[in-house]
Amino acid sequence: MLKKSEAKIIEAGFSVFSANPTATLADVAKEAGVGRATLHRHYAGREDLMAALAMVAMRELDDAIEAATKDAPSYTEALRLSLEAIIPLADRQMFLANEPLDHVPEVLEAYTQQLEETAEAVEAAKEEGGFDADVPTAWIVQAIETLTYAAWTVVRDGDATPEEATALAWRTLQSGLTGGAK
Amino acid sequence: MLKKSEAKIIEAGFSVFSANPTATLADVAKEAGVGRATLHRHYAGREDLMAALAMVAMRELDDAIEAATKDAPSYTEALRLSLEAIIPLADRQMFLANEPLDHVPEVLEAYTQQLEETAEAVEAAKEEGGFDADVPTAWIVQAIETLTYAAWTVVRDGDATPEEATALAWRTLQSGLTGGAK
DNA sequence: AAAAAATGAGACATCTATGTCTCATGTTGA
DNA sequence: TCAACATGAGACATAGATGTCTCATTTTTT
Repeated sequence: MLKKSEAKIIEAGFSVFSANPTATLADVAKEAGVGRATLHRHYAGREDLMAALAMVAMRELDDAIEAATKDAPSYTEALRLSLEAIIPLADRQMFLANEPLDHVPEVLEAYTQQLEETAEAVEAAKEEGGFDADVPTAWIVQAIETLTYAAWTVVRDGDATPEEATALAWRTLQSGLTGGAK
Repeated sequence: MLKKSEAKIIEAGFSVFSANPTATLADVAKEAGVGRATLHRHYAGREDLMAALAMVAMRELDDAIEAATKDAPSYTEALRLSLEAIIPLADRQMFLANEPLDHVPEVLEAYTQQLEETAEAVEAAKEEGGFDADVPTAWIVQAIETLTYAAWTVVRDGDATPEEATALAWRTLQSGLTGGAK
């Protein structure tokens, strides 16, 4: 469980780094309403803070997906619901995608596990007929990730509502964008 | 036309920044076999160098697309050929995607124009029946971009050849990944 | 060959983010 | 209430990247 100051710092981190990925630790401390020294007391440096943010982010993702897919009637539908559930979180987390976190074993392990879980869900969906079994799972996972990113960007740019973007991404994934597909 | 030193610096920039986006200007100068002062004589600072790299990258993209689509029988096929042509360039250019270049009007304008050209190509493909006219062009453009990125990543990770990745990305875009689609 | 231009190497100053430390103040819990 | 603990503010030191300048040397041009 996070202490009071830690919670404020983490929240400020999401907010500040989302607006500016190269923001200073001083910026984060200020936004958190906390002294710079206090930030250092809880997180040794930038890397530690980023790693902590990543761990929180992944937990948030896990929770959101868990909640969204609780009553899913199928693995395929669960993947669609997951995609939908992720969009609202993307705004505060997307900056982490461009951070070099490979050096932190804890983060790397958690990330790898999340990818594996997605891969397993895709495999299960394949067996249901939700995806073509001849298409490599690695590609489907990658396509899901990048189309989620695409959905987030169009929402961010005001070109679509989260619902519209989710629908477009899912349609693309399932049946493509050729005329006639539905 | 680029002078001798400039060409070496630009090439080193692509190489060094691809490997490490936070590399130093000193690193670039060293890789270019050029003095640090010389680099500064041609490019005032990091931003200038990045902007120059971006301009070169976009010209390379333009040229590659131009060459690849010269004899394309349709706008739709031209888009597929473009996607294929971009993959080999992605390795050296992808780092630019995470650089904040919005502040350089020249770059911003060129980038905007490239997006517009893609949008026009998509509109034309729509009229051919290559894409569903009911799907927003903005989404199709975004989907093309992100699936191109996805294709690059699987190639980079050794999970597919460029040809395989291109085929998967194009299939996804056209008919999705549901079983039965071809 | 002579003049002009470009370069390399290095010294130098600067700036900024970072990390550490201290001490007075405030907060919490026993 | 009192003691243990956390915090804020600021001073301080450091490290790394950046930008500038000089001067001898090399390269290019005329």
